[in-house]
Amino acid sequence: MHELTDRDKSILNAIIREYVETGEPVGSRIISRKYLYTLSPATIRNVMADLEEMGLLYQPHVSAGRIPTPEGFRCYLNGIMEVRSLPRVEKTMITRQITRGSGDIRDTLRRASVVLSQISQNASIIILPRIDTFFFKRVDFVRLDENRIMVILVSRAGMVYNHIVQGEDITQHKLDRYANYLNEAYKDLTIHEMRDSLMREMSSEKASFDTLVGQALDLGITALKAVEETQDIVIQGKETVFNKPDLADLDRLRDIVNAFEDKGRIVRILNRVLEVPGVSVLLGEEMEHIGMDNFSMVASGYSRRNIPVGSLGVIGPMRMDYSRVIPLVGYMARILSELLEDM
Amino acid sequence: MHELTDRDKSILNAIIREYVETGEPVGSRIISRKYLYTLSPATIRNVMADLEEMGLLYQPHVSAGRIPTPEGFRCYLNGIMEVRSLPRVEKTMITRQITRGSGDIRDTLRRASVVLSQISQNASIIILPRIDTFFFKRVDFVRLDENRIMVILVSRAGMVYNHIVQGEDITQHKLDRYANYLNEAYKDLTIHEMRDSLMREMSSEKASFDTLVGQALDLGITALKAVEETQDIVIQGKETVFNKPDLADLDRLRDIVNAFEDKGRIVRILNRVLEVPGVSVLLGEEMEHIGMDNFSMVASGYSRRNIPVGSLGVIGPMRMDYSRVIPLVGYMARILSELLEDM
DNA sequence: GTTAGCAGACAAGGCAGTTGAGTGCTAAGG
DNA sequence: CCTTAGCACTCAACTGCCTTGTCTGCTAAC
Repeated sequence: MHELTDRDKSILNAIIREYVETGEPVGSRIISRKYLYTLSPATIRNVMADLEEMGLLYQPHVSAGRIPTPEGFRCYLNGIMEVRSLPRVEKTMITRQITRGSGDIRDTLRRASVVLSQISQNASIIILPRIDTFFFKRVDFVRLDENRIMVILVSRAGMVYNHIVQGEDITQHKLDRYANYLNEAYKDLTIHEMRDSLMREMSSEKASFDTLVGQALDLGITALKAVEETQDIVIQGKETVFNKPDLADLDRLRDIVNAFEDKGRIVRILNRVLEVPGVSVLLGEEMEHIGMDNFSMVASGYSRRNIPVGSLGVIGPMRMDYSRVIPLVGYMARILSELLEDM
Repeated sequence: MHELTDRDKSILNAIIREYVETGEPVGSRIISRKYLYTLSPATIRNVMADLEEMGLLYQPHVSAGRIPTPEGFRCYLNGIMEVRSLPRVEKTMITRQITRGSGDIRDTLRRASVVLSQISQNASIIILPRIDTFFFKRVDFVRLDENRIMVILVSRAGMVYNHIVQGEDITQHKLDRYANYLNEAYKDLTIHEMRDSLMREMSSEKASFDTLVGQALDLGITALKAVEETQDIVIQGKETVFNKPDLADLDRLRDIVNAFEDKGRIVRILNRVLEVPGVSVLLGEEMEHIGMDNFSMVASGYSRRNIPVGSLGVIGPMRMDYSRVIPLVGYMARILSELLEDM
């Protein structure tokens, strides 16, 4: 397979731009008239035939125009597309929405998700940081009844996690002392570090399980184990996607609705993005996996102190205006990372 | 308009049962053959014409069978339908699922919702009790930074509510003392009562705003105000509805998807059910309100110690098997009420 | 009051013809 | 050698027409 010539590229570019706008198969004439009037339709047809052979375009049927394949989009993304910078209006819109409100981090991220969806006109997804990536602020144990203890964990950023532990009966007074001990002893660690530290100390302290410290450690470990499994996710603006003309087919609409319901899959795919620096675009097979053929996702991890803690993305039909959405997602990831920096 | 004769009723009954089963307009012949073979189709046609005149049936077009109108269903529900009792299997299924798990009430209600949806083969909705209907167990104040204090409220049943309050800088030590005071002073009240009590005491204590008690009261009131606005809702099994053949029309499917997204409306309509004793069935205009024409909702409030605290329901196409779903919803409401009794 | 029979309505499905958009190929022109 | 005009061909989508099957309303007879 040859490299693409400049002319090939400009034609592919035009086709994709037209397709993104209309959603219809695009023919040679329109390209000639609307984009590249120095070239005749016939010439463009020849190039199109080449591009099709390379697998970048396809025809839904022989007498129709061409539609870019996932490979076509991929190729467009890798070099042809020119990324616009994010308009000032949108930047201010983002910062305003994010800095509003009470400072509850779940709330902030929910608002971020709303903005992301509004600007991109697609659905947006944010995976919240797992609480164990945050700094430990405080733990509380509350005795609910003879065999249930509630553990409440607060991070410095104001994220709360609570969990009920089944166990033996311990008086509230003792529980308070355990909590006090942990609160003093594990200041300024992340919750993850705290857990490691607890484990270490536990094994060295093993003999003295009956001491206050030993029991506090035990309860702390039980509580933190449960933390690891929870993963919170926010999806906003599904309806913008459902209402797009792309889903004019009943079964496809059903598929997409169902795919959104099954959050686990989306989380899994977003988690893979976490480690990749910068903005990733997932399309083609990667999306078919989760039952969303012809859809794509623009996603990025965000981090605190350069450690990735969560990810966010925009999901919509493959014909998305990537030149707008990519910088949007990138900017949002940066802003959130900055926001988390000092938490 | 006359009363319905027994024969009218049995014909309406047959039409509704047939329609619930097939979803298609039902003609006179089928009724004659399958349900009431002592009557000829012609006779049934005559009765059907009468029922149509009364507004209980309608024809989608002149040469089609009849479909029950919302009024037809209403009429069926008020006297014709015979409510079956809930099969033993389903009862045990419900209790097993509900008594499983950690005892976290949110979790329990989520599982209840899943069961409700599975058995009814429709979407289910549960509005969680507002936390202020629960018994106060404990409050905690955590100083996050100079101007943010986190309030954590725990109910005796193990429901947690947290909220960030913006305010002046108070040391953690003082906050602990405030919390201790409140925890001691307001034992064994519901959170709602606690709030009233705080207010009363506040106005009598007005002068001494600088005292520990005064400040504790102030913080408590601020925190409890925010509680009032939150309303938690769980929806499960939307996909069972989306996949029903009733939604063979693209626009209708879109409408329903959108209606589910807009939870506020559903909450509002469910809240109206709260005060009504027993199981209510909403159909017709009440559902059109929330963009769900041709759908209906079987709902019931549930209570603790005879005070209604939340509601639950099943949403699906109007052609629902009410004789199964109504006892199901009723049973579930009773079980949840019992469960809450001792919390 | 009930029923048989008949005419009329109409959605749904199959079929043929038309239209229009778009292609591939070929041969001529720069 | 690249580009382009022209032409034949393909095919989806639309249209109108016809047939079929179902169901009704009406009327006259039982």
